[in-house]
Amino acid sequence: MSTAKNNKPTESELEILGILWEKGSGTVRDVHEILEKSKDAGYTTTLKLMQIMHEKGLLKRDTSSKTHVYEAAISQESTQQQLLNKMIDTVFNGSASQLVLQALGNHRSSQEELDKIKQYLNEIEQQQKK
Amino acid sequence: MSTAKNNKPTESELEILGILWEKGSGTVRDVHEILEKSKDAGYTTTLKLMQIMHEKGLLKRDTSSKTHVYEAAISQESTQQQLLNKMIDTVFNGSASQLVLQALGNHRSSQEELDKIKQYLNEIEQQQKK
DNA sequence: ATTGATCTACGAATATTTTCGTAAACAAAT
DNA sequence: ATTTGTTTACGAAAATATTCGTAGATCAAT
Repeated sequence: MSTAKNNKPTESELEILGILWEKGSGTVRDVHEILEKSKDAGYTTTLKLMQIMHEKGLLKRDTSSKTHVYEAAISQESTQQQLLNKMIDTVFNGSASQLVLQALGNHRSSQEELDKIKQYLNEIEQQQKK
Repeated sequence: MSTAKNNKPTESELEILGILWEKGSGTVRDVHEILEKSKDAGYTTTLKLMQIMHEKGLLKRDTSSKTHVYEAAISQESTQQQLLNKMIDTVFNGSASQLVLQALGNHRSSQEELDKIKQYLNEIEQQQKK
């Protein structure tokens, strides 16, 4: 396994990953500018973090021009799943649906999204009937 | 607010909280024995952790007998909600339903649980129609 | 009342994560 | 060619979290 997703991201690293997943790719400055809105850290802090993440294999980067361009090296979905699993395990007594109920409870979702969820539930039920 | 839930639990602290939420209450040894199954740390480590958590206001304890009995001082639900919110924010592009879909996807749920979720979805829809 | 087992308290060592200062490279504008 | 601004690289400080050794208290059994 050379595609080292070996290391699990820290709190700060997750924030950066989140930004890059959304943007697709970006420079340190791009990321830092977004990060600044919700956090309060210097530019070199963000830089260092992203360098470390690159070493760990969490980010890819293009160094062909002076200003490097980064992008996530691990998939958003697999990371989400890992985090969810741990969370369900430690905090939701192992019950995924307990988590689902809690998540639906406090967040307002659009009708469209609700429909998507319903449809998905139906699919799951169909599968389980077999 | 004197009931200081000021400090947010660390990773290790969450594991302990999870155990105590499930058990209701327990001694250091109780908790340690469960923890040992999935982790690998000495008894005094668990002890120290729980003492710190008590200082932080994360745990209550009964010291009336030699062997102290601990229980969680913060509610499972509010903690779940906090963690969910952060997770949705940083890793799920702010979309709760994206999280829900992902959670439903990889975890097998019982028919009963699925019904509960469906029912809940209907309730939400009713509310939003107004 | 001595031994042995178990507990708490405490302090400090380790490990990990986060932060930032400083220097050197580079490019654009004066 | 010097200044100005922006970048990376590097190292190390600072902050946090985790781990554990050791000492003293307590209790039960010998």
